[in-house]
Order: sequence, then structure tokens, then C-alpha cells
Amino acid sequence: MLFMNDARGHDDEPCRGLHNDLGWALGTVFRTYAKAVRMAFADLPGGPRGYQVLTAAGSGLAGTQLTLAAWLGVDRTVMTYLLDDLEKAGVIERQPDPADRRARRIVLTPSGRDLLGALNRRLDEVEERVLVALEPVERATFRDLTARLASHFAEPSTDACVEVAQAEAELPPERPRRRRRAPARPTSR
Amino acid sequence: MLFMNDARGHDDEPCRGLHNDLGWALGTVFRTYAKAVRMAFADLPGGPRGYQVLTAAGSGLAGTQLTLAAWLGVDRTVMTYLLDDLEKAGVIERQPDPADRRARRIVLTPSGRDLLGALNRRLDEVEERVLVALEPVERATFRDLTARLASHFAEPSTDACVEVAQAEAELPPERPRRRRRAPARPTSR
DNA sequence: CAATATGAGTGGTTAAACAGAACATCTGCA
DNA sequence: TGCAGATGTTCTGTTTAACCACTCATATTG
Repeated sequence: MLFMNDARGHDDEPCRGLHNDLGWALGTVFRTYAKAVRMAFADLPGGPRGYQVLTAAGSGLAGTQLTLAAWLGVDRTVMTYLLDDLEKAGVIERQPDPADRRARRIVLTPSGRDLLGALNRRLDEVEERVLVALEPVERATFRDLTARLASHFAEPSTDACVEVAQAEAELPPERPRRRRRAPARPTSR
Repeated sequence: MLFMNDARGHDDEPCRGLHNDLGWALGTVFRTYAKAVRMAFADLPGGPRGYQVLTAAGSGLAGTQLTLAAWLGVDRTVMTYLLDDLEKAGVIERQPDPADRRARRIVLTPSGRDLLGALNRRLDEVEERVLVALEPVERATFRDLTARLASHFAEPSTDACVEVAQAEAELPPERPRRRRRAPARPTSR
């Protein structure tokens, strides 16, 4: 077993390399996956997020646009443009919610349903390629563990955001966050 | 076992929900992790990426800035500002490479080494919180699988970019990518 | 010694994220 | 009933960060 040291080495040993870094690994996997899916869904208006909207709409459990946006981790204002594009492409429809005239219900059109089936087939191939480094059993395990982690964060009952936000209270200092270095340009080196 | 259907259902069944979606799960986990680490490293100039630079520099296997940028998945021009900030903070130094006067070697300063130790301790707590939904054994498994996936993509020998890029050849169509809907504003509803 | 490639830095452009307000509607309460 | 506040959606403007083309210095190759 390679990385079973949860407390990864001793504190006075800062030389561990990036291979042990969960953050680097997660970022690399996510970036690679996102890039592959982005290319596979290049013809879909919203790209990968458009697919996720379609999936949510197809499952019928897409609530308001607000909850959908929170579910997908995007800003609510972004959801407006995303749905605009998808509606313009004719794959979804904004239907007025009979119970709340403010809200809209996102539903799949027939052509959107067909498209979603094709996209699912594409996605299977892409994921197959991304997970090629793992054995079939390991792929299932990876899917299971990732899904369980995500579900834990997404469920409002556990309210995982609070847990994570605890770190915020521990470290309130300000970050200046400047950009664009001073226009000085020594050119000498 | 929850998600062991690699070919996730039948193609004519587009209603699966997002919980089965690896993309959604990966994105949610990555977003949560990134947010937690971003808060924990708010006082570090580059945030999480600054930490990764420090880790790479501490492990001594930080090659040129270019390879480091590719390793971290950022643009090379971004690396310039990132290193500027870290150097200004006094945690790293750009030393001229004796073998190649164009390149610079990124090395940790003593204070940077101390800081990295403290950051590692912080990171352990944060990751503990993020992985709280899994049993200890499962956490190790998740780390292992993620690291193996990432290593497979990062190693230039396997050249995983080529594998993923195959999808590009399959789908060359152009994506218009407009933004900002037309200024029309019916206001009528 | 030319010709080309590579590492680093700079400036400008552009797209995505973000915050705020406007508007319509719903809910709770007196 | 009527009012005060909350919520859902959209629009506008601002800020942030990624991206592209170019320059400069140095290596490498023939």
C-alpha cells in the first residue's frame, strides 16, 4: 500500500513530493476528466454543465433554478445564460411552476431526451478512457467512494459546509490579492 | 454496492439522476476540497497553488518553471506572478540554474521550509475534515486510487494526453461560444 | 556561425465569476 | 386584509483570472 499514512510523515519533514499530495492528485484527475468531457461535449451549448442540467432535468428532480445552480456549484446568474442556450438549442424548456409563479420548472423536450441518451453513450466511452489506469473492480470502488464523499457534502442534512467552514474561523487574516506586478521593467539580469 | 454498473443502465434510459454521475461527484468533491484548502491557505500568497509550489520546491524535484507549471496545470505566464509573490514573501528563491542560464531553479528558503511544515500540519486537519465521510481504510483507498489515476496522467511515458485527445479527433465541430444575451429586454411577462 | 528551439517575462485581450439591484411573487403575521 | 420580509429570476456592471502573441536571452543543432 502506497499512501496509507494518513498523517503523511513527520511534521519536520517537509520534503514529500507532490505524488503524496491528495490535492495535486485530485486536481490532476479532475482537470483531465473535465478536459476530456469538455471535448466530448463541445457541441453541446453548455458543455459538461449543460449535460448535467440535462441529466437533472431528465431525472425530474430538478427543483428551482436556484437549487439546481447550487447543486451544480455555479452562480445563479450563470444558470440563466446556461438555460438560455439550452432552451435556444431546443433540448429543454422553462415551464412555469403551477405552485409558484416565480419559479420555473426545467423539463426535457423530446429531442433533449434523445440527445441525453446519445450523450450518455459518449460519456461512457470517455470515462472508460479516463479510468483506464484502474482495474474494473477499482473503478467501481473509485466511483463508489467519490459518490459517497460528494453525497455527504451535497446533503443539506449533514450540512457539510459548516464543517468545512470551521477552517474559516481559525484563519480570518486578510489576503491582499494584488495582481499585475508593478510596471517596472528592469530588463537587466 | 451502489454504482457498480460501469455501463450505467441502458441507453434508452436517460433518467439516472446526478448521484450516479461521476462528473458531478468528482466536481463536487474537488470543489469542496479546493474551497476548504483555499480557506486554510488564505494567508499564503498563492493559496493552494502556492503550497504546491512549496511542496515541489521542498522535494527538490522542481525542474524548470515551465515543467512546474505543466505539472500544476497552470499557464506558464501565471507561474511568473505566482513565483513573484512567493519570492516577495521570502519563502522561495529563484536561483540561476548553473547548467542552463535561461532557466531558474526554485528552492525553498529556511523560512519557507518552516512554513511548509506548518502548512502540512494544517492540511492534515483539512483533509481529515473533507474525508470524514469515509472510514479510515477507505480514505487510504481513495488516496491510493486517486494518486494512481493522477500519476498515470502525469507520467509522460504513458502520454495519457494522447489517449484523452483521441476524443478530440472524433468531434472536431466548432463551438460558437457566445456570451451576453442580446440586449433585448421584453420585461413583459 | 547561422538557424532554430526553448525558458522566462511582458502587455493586452477576453471570457468567466461575482456582487448588486430591479422586479415579481410568495409567506408569515398582526 | 394589508404589510413586511423572504425568495426566484433576470439584468447590469465590475473584478478576477486564463489565454495569446510578442520580446529577450540563451542552448542546441547542423
